Amino acid sequence: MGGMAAESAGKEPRTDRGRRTRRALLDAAAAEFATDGFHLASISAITRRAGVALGSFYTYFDSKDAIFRALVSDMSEQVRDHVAPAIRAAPGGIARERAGLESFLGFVRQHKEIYRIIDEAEFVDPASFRHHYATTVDRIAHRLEEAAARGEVRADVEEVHAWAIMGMNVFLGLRYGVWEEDRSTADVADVVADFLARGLAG
Amino acid sequence: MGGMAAESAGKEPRTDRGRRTRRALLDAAAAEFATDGFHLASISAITRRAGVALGSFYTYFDSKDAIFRALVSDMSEQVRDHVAPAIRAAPGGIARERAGLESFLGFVRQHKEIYRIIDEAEFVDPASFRHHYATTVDRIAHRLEEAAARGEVRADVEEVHAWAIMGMNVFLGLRYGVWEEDRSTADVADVVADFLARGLAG
Amino acid sequence: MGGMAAESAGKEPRTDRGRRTRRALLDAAAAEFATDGFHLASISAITRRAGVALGSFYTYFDSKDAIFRALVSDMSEQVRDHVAPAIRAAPGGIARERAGLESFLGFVRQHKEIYRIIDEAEFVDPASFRHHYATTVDRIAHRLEEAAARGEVRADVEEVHAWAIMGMNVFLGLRYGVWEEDRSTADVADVVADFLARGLAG
Amino acid sequence: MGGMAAESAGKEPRTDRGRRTRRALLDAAAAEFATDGFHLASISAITRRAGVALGSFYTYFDSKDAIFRALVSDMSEQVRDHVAPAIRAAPGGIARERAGLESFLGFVRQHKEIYRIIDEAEFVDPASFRHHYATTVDRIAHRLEEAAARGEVRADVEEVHAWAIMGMNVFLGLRYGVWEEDRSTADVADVVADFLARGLAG
DNA sequence: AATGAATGAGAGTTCATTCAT
DNA sequence: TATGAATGAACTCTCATTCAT
Repeated sequence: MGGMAAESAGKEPRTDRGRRTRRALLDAAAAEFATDGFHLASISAITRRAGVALGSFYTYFDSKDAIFRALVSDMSEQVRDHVAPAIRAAPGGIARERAGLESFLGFVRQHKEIYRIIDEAEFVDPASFRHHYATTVDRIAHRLEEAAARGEVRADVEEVHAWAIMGMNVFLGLRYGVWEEDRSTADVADVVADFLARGLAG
Repeated sequence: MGGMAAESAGKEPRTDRGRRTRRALLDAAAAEFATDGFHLASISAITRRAGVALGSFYTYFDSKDAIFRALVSDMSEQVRDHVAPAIRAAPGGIARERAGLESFLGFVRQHKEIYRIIDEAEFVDPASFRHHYATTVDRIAHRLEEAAARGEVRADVEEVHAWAIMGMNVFLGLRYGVWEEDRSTADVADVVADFLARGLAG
Repeated sequence: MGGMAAESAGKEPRTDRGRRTRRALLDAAAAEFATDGFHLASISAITRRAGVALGSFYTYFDSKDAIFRALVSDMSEQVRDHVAPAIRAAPGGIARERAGLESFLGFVRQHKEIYRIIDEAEFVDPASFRHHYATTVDRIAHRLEEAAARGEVRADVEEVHAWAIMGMNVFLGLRYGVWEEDRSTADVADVVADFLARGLAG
Repeated sequence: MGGMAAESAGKEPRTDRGRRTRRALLDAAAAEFATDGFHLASISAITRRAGVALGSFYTYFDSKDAIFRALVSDMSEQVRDHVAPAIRAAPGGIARERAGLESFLGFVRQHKEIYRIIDEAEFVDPASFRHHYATTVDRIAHRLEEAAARGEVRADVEEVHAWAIMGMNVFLGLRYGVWEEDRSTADVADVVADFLARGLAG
């Protein structure tokens, strides 16, 4: 989930006022894209929500695509920054995957818009969509290898397991994070941890 | 991946010529939506590809939304009809999940457009998007309950496991069905079956 | 002044109604471009004048540039078609140049917009601008060579004379055709013919 | 090519720094207008090229139109100042016209942008366009009258001849000054002088 | 049942000009 | 005098939908 979009040249604000305006536009865009999706969201709706004039949009972004990419990059970084410390704090092996999932569920509940934005990237900016999931899987696979090396999980863990785990996490986030909150995050994480512990036992 | 309401799918043709035209429009729409996504695909591109006049579109469908819904319904039914027999033919328990995944991977490789179409439903027709995944999970959960009743898997299987399995399947389909075919479907299904067998052992 | 713009594909009207609409747009565009120039003339003003909806413009032309090129081509052909018979009817030598100028002055008085449209091509479509003048000069040079071969003018006529004659004609058209009509076309043509006769005498 | 009203040319700078900034803006504008034409050239491109802030433009010019008029005036004066001494140095009659043309061709080769700027005035500021050519013709006509009075050319020279000569010069400048330099200025001027000498012989 | 011209609301984007600092 | 952010009207172009034939 790394930042993939280089900022377009000559659009960086040079004053404080400029930085405030740019931030307001990004926040407004997140809200509009989440509600309406990329194509239905209009720049004029974004600027209206941000409280700036239509033309001011182009002081900070080259196009509708550009602000979308900036946003995907923004959100990717936010998830990673939220989840990473929880994982590091866990002792190792399955505990790390459990911590990652629980932390992810917590993040999703506070940022329900993330699904619509990342998913829409599949259509608006396929490269960043693939990159987002590819790096996420890489991190999972890396952790599994380390755990295997320490004998905490079976030695034959491989890429298929990493994709399976990511898929689980994404859909559990959708179901128990975005759609309904009828189970606690700890509860869901416990069930999965138990499942993983057996499935990956050495 | 359940079928949407059939009555909303358009105006039923009365003649053979009409049925051919309607089918041509659906096929053209599948191709256009897969390539460009819902919003970028235009009715005129669909009719051009189908080889009919622009105005004829409205003889068969009420709107762009309507043909999209008809298409999602179409594809949902196709997957189900492809996967269901494979599952029924499997002896039971984990073997059924294995058969379902392998069959699904095979279908996806021949219908790579399915991801873009179903995913876009999240934005175009959220109800059908939720319905699609909800019914899929229901079927998985139902099979798990039966397997538990027969003592083939642990007794405490529950909804969380069903969502986890669906998430795995969806992302494995994306990775090993759509993006790359560097592993055989049997191979991927074996890894997952082994993983499930341990994770869900009684 | 040859037709230089190939018609864009798929925009040719297929019905009579379509042909009428296309013609109305071309006429309206000639009027608007003459009054306001290319950049100030707006497509909405053109369609308003033509009495059709804004969107109908794009049924017949791909862009503002496209209708402009179609128009330059149209006008180039009109001048040529108007002037050519007058020249052919003249006995030869200087008489042909005299007939060409007089006929040109007559045309210009009825199509004062031609100057603004051809001149603006320098900015909008430089290739057609150069082509317009290059072919005009070619025709003059060709006539001079023939006249020289027949001994009607001096043997050393050359390209410089052709450019000089075209320049004269263009500016006399501007002054005595577009700006003011205080001299008869015959009168102006007589003065020039006498001047040429001496200047090019064998 | 007469000077426009000086007072409309902008706000006179009071300091040296101001004068330098104003000059930089004029030079940048000449380059931008020549490349893109009036409407496509933007104030922000001009200020960027001049190396000053966008807002500073309005310290020196009231509008985009204003700087354009200042520029036309500037260029008109430059041509006149370049050509006039060459004409004065010539002995009289046809020699003066020859000197005027050769000097003009030389100027044009070093200032190819002059055509695009003066020609565009037809659309941006028609008054200055007419004024430019009217005064040029006046000077030619005046010289012809003097030459006639001295018996150097025929007695019946008149306005039509003056317009013809100006037209010749303008197009010869375009062809042998701007578009290609495949003939020396002296060569072209010689051909024309010979042509004029005969055409206007007393 | 089929055609394709017509419609017009609405989109993204540009840019001359203003203004607070 | 210089800066650059802010403004908003105006533009070109798209396209789902309607309708006369």
